[in-house]
Amino acid sequence: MPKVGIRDVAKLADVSTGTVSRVLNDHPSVTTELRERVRGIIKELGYTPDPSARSMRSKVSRLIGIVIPDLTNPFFAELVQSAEQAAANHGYNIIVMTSFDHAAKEVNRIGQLTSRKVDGIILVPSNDFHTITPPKGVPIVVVDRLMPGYSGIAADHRNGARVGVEYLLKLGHRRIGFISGPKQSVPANDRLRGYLDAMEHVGGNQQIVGSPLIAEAAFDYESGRSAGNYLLARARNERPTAIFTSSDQQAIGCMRAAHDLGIPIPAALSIVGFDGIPLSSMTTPRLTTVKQPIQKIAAAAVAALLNRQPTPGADSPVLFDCELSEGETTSPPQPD
Amino acid sequence: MPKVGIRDVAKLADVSTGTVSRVLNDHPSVTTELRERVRGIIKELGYTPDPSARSMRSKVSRLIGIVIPDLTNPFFAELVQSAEQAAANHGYNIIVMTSFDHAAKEVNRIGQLTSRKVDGIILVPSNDFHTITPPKGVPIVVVDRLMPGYSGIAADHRNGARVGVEYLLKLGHRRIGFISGPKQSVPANDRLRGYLDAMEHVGGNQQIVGSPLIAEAAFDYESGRSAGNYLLARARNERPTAIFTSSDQQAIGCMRAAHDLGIPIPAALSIVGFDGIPLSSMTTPRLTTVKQPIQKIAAAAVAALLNRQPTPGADSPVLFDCELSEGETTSPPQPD
DNA sequence: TTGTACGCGTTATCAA
DNA sequence: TTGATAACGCGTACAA
Repeated sequence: MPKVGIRDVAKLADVSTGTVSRVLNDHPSVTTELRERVRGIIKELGYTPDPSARSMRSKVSRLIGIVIPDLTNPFFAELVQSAEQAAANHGYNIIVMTSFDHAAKEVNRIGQLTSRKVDGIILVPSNDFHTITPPKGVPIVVVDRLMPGYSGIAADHRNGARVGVEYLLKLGHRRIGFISGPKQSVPANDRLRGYLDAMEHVGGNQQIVGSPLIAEAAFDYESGRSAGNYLLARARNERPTAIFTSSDQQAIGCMRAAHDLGIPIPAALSIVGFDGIPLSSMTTPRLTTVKQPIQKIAAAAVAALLNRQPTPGADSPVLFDCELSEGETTSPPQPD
Repeated sequence: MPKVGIRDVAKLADVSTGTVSRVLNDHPSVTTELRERVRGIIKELGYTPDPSARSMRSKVSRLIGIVIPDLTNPFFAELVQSAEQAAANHGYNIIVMTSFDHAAKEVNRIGQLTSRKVDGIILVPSNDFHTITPPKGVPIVVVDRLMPGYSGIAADHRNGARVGVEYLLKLGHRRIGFISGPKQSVPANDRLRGYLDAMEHVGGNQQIVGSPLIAEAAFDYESGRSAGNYLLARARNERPTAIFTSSDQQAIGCMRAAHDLGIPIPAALSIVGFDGIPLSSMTTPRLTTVKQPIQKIAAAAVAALLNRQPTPGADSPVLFDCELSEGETTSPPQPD
């Protein structure tokens, strides 16, 4: 059985291939009646246009590439899933690639995507992103970890952190510890600034900066745990009554540290996470966290690529508000 | 600047386009010397072949589609990531799609992939898979949830469950509870059978089947929690001293149930999970679990698609062994 | 509004 | 081993 092509449709409908093509692409200059008939034949024959041939002529692949550091990270997984949804709504599909936070691999992936002539690339850059050479013809939008010179879309990490810390302040906490992300990370620094914003507003930051209320760590569970140990292993009236972390995984690690030290949560220690991954609602007790609007971010990224706006946010990234999700790891502080 | 095509390379190298094409595709019948020269020109001009044109002629897209129920599920996320790695090793890329366990959406996704002329499809079928019509020209390999009539690749769930339960038996447990997966799920039933295999071997199964040692549940956290409550809410000498669950998420939910009932783990209750997702090493205490060889499964799926073996496992699926990962949620039982 | 014919960039066939 | 050239399947000026 030879594959059915546009010619077969044309022949059976007794029209030219041009007309069939115009029907396919919803070109206005086709009689409604004729259009219907051709559509009928198309369905009857089960004809689907060959995407390669199509793409070759139209220079459009209806493919979007997305490069992330690690799909095992629930935040990125949800990002990819949301992007896939958004893309599908526009007839686009997604090619995923993992960079493992390795700059060389990342460059390689972007190169692959470029030569595949995808219509756009969504990139969550690796932490040592500076080595990246921007691809020539393909529009690229950077997500989450903003890079100067590219249009960027992300959550408003700074403001989100501020909101989270202010929530703790409102509960009555004053000695609020902070577990930061790695200092090369752009969003990590934004969150740190948000924490400082909120703390300065209350008490002046001279006791804060460089003080043992701040611990630097990677975003993962284990780092959160050891950072938590560092912050909590002191006399009760010196250790923080609350800790704001830079990721949910850190928060969970920190919960374990507290648990191991015999510090009850939230009675003697409040903890707030960041991200709002599904895992955050699976802990005991359920984690209070600052939730990123992942779906909005993904949808905006896809939209930016498809609209091909003239680099709208090359210097002014688009930020989306985070939202506080109240769990069971926060309560007013106990008196010392 | 007009894009550089194969003709430009040919002209500059003073050869025919045919030769350039042969160099590109590593066709053996080209002088080593000539091959080198052409390669030089290619690099000099920064030429990359147009994948659309290429695919149109060769009927090969170097694209593999993967359809999974839910990328938020860490197991599937790791599966996709592993598949991407394996595919990349062969010069292939991955298009991901989510079916949300919805048969209609699944059919639609498969249709999209088929008309995109991907070279193969990796499918984790939705639970009501029976409505699927097999695509015509595209080879498809079913993973994890095996379907009769398709070549399938999966972990040996039955044997894995048996190994997990035997581990508990060896520790001395006898009243071993089981939280199953949904009964429409193929792997869930396999795990149940593995559990029964091990239990029958020890004590005969008449007290087991249909007894309150088995609880049916979905694979998620919340279901695991309520199933755990069901199994544990009885007198100490009647409730199980160990519970084998069908997923890590169930196990974690079950841990919470035990915690809420004041049952210490592993002192008064041992728990074993299934899957070996990253999350399993992040709990307190760290979960003992039966780990699926996800990378092997993914690599095998990709290989099966690329080798286009003559439907090797249409009736005999390829199974990979699971491995017990010992954590801190298991210990010998306390006397009643 | 519809049909005709050419070209997109590559690979495969066949002849040299 | 290499070169010339015909497809591949579709979109689109241009003509009718």
